[in-house]
Amino acid sequence: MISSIAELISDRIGAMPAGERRAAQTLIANYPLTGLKTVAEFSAAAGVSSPTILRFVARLGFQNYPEFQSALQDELAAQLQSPASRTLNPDSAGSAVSPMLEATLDNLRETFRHLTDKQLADIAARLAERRGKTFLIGGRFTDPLARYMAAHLAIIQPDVYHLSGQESIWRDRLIDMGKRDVLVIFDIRRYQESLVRFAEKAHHRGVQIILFTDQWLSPIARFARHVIAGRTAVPSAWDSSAALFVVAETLIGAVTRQLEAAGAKRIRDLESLR
Amino acid sequence: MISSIAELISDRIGAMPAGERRAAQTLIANYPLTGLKTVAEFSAAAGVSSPTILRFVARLGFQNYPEFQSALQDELAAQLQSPASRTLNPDSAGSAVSPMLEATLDNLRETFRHLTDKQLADIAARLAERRGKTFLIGGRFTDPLARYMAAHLAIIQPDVYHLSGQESIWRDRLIDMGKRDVLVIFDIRRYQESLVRFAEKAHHRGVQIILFTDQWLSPIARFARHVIAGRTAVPSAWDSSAALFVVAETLIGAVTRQLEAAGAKRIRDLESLR
DNA sequence: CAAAATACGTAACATAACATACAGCGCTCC
DNA sequence: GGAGCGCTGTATGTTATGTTACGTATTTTG
Repeated sequence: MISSIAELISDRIGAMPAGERRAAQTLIANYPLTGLKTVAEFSAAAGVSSPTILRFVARLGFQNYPEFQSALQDELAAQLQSPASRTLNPDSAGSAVSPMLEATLDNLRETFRHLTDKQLADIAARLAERRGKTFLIGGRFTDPLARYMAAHLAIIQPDVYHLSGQESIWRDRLIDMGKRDVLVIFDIRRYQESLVRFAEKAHHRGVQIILFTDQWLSPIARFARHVIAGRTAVPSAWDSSAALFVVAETLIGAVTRQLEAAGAKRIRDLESLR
Repeated sequence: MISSIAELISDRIGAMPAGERRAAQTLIANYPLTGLKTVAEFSAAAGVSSPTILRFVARLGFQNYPEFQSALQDELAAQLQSPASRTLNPDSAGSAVSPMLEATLDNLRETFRHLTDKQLADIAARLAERRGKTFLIGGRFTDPLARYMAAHLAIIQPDVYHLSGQESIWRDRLIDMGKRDVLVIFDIRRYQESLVRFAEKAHHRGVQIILFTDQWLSPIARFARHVIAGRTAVPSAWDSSAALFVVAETLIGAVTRQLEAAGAKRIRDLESLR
């Protein structure tokens, strides 16, 4: 059963030629606004010709373009009148994606509920004060999060390093680390032995550790100065890192704000290097 | 200070002649839909003549009717993109982290609202059918997402490769790619020239491209078989990849489910390798 | 009460929007 | 490798939309 035009499109998008598919994707990308504009504007936005738009509309079963627009408007009217339906596809209850998304949203809310502003502010302050270097590392599945955070932090301040490659490589870099430095570690179940060893050694050298982990806390928490515990449970065989990802982004944002003055200059300098 | 056209109208409705006032009331009554229709329909709905509508629009300060409609559309676009989510976490008002988190939650909801089950199922099916190889690559900030997805996919199926290192390196790997293969690309603003070139070449070799991008669509959309447009706007200097991250996780989940039978054996084999 | 000014609608016009015919191109399937 | 089919864009035609001019009705003011 198809109720909205958006569904209709994604139902038939598979059976469309390339040009019409581009039209469909452009429309879905910011639905339904593109469809309310003129054919010429629509075609320009999609990068195809006007007839392709009209053929696309015809394929959806509309007699002509105005009829298509009227349908979009009717849909919009219904949506605007019942604000409750704006939250999510109301009919997507019981759908396949819904449980995953719902679980993730719950995880986010729960994670941030246990996270005070002060905690985040403290950590951000620690990351922003540039007395020493910042190292980041993660486990098998969480290392991409470390990379992501490193990529952003490296833009607004110097001396940010992601530890990659084999264990022996980053173990050797311990020699560069001291009590002025910060080590950000991502570690969720199953906790990695190698990371625990690394954290312990770094801790003994006086490095301040900021740990991103799950709600059961990696053993590294024992050595960490700051611990962020994210919810990871989703209806799936593996754990979700989405909550930790969002916390990481939030921290990046906070650090950016704190370094705004210094950071702005740095970003300008970076731009001029291209 | 007047921000919306609705305010503008109620501000000046007192100084309007009878006919224009009827036009104003009709528009406000089901705002902004009537204003998106044609002058003739608007005038019929208000029970006045077309020129009255045009005079009404002119009195609001617009040069002509299309300009007025564009303004309404822009307003609508802004509204649709950031659904007022204040209602959700009522107790977190005034908190420092709140704006970031709220924006992220909005982005998630909006992203999935434009994403149907069928789309996701199609993409998951394509990723799960193992006719060829799967390659993943991302841009400056999104490459970690590609790595994350690669790490998970590689567990449940063979022939999953993340393309890392310098451009010349992955460019050379094009030689291994053919029409049975899938290329997953992450690219958000600012879109990377090198990725576009790479995508184009891969496309010409017949590789099926799955693109993760933002709502403004990377130019790669032109070559992509499937496009996932995530919302990236957050109150910050940079863009958020959280929505794309969650979509990636959702896809991983869907692929896992589809490969459950084959995957379970593979996971057992992996375990025994440790 | 009269006269002027303002507002409103009818009708004709110009413009730009949608629709269609056609030709070139690429693709697939023999 | 060749023939056929299907998709796409250019160019042209046609519709209908927005716009303007003008005459009539209505209200306001002296």
